[in-house]
Amino acid sequence: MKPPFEKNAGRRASRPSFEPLAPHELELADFFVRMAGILGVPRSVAEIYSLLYISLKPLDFDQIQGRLGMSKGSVSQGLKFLRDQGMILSVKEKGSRRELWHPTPSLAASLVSLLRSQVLPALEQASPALQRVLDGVQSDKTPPEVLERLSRLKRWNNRALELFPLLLPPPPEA
Amino acid sequence: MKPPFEKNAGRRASRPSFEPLAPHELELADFFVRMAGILGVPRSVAEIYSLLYISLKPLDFDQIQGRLGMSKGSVSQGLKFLRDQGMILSVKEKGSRRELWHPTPSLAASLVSLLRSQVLPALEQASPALQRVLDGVQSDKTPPEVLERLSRLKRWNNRALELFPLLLPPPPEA
DNA sequence: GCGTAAGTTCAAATATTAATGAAGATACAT
DNA sequence: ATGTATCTTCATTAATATTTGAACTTACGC
Repeated sequence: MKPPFEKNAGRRASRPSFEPLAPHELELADFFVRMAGILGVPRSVAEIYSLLYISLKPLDFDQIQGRLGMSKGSVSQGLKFLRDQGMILSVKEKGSRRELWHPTPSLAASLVSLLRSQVLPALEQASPALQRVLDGVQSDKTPPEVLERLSRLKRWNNRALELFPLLLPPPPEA
Repeated sequence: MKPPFEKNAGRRASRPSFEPLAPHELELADFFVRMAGILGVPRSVAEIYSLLYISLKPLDFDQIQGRLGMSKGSVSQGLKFLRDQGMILSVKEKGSRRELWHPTPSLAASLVSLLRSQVLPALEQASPALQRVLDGVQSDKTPPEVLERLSRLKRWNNRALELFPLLLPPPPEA
């Protein structure tokens, strides 16, 4: 097994008639792709975010597709993901249906939202499961050391569940 | 795209002549597999760790392979990973070459080591890269808002790099 | 209202990652 | 010293995840 999280560095070519990414834009894309990799977010999503992040003004669907040389489907799904995570916002020019995308002001808040969506469900599901594990070991046959291991795990999980909303407050709902 | 981090819940069958996993053992395995998934660690590795974690006494290679119904290669690589991360230790019974594996006492320390190995390299590589990005944008053409975004990113990265060793001290070397 | 710009969906194709197993290395008990 | 138990390696196969693109939907500008 390789150490996890290494992804290859395959690159797309921008479509003709769109400016290919400049070196510093590629570099930023690499950065975001790497970071996204740690969180299990696909490269296409990271590339889109990166492009919006470094762009002088909001970009529309076609510009994103064109400059990244990416399929329509990927752009659509990538934008959906970023939108759902609250990481990007759109504006419209009047007289056009086109949406123009740009990053939300706070990257920090975006990351928090991502983390929430990833780890909170895991923590929540774990709590009763760990209780069932504890119920499952016969305490007469199980050495105290193992019992201790397991209940420590449960305590941690509970603590994490308590702490989580404090550290990463849920976004205010509409 | 599915929300990241969902892995399927496929299960192995234990090899004949080895006790299959009991329900509470399966439950703990699910927990560890889930958590490992968040960090991009493969399920086979999580299963091995989980089995050692709940076992009454240290297990040898064959017991691990047998109870999990896993290939030799996977057991070998999984143990290597866990060993390298400092998450498991071995003892030997005298008169046998066999190693008996058990989890290291501190799961916390183990997780810290895992995190280190995952995010520290990314942070380190990012630092000069982000500087190059900043050098790459022509500050005359780039709106102040974008410049601000980019330098904030760099500041964060630097801060994270400073903080990291404080939060997660490196293991004392031999 | 209607034509079409603008975007979405999803089944199929590709790319990536993990698991397997047979052949090879190692070192210890004898 | 040697035979073999014990483990490792790695090319192959299997499983998953991501991307593509063509068919479909939607809703706006006219």
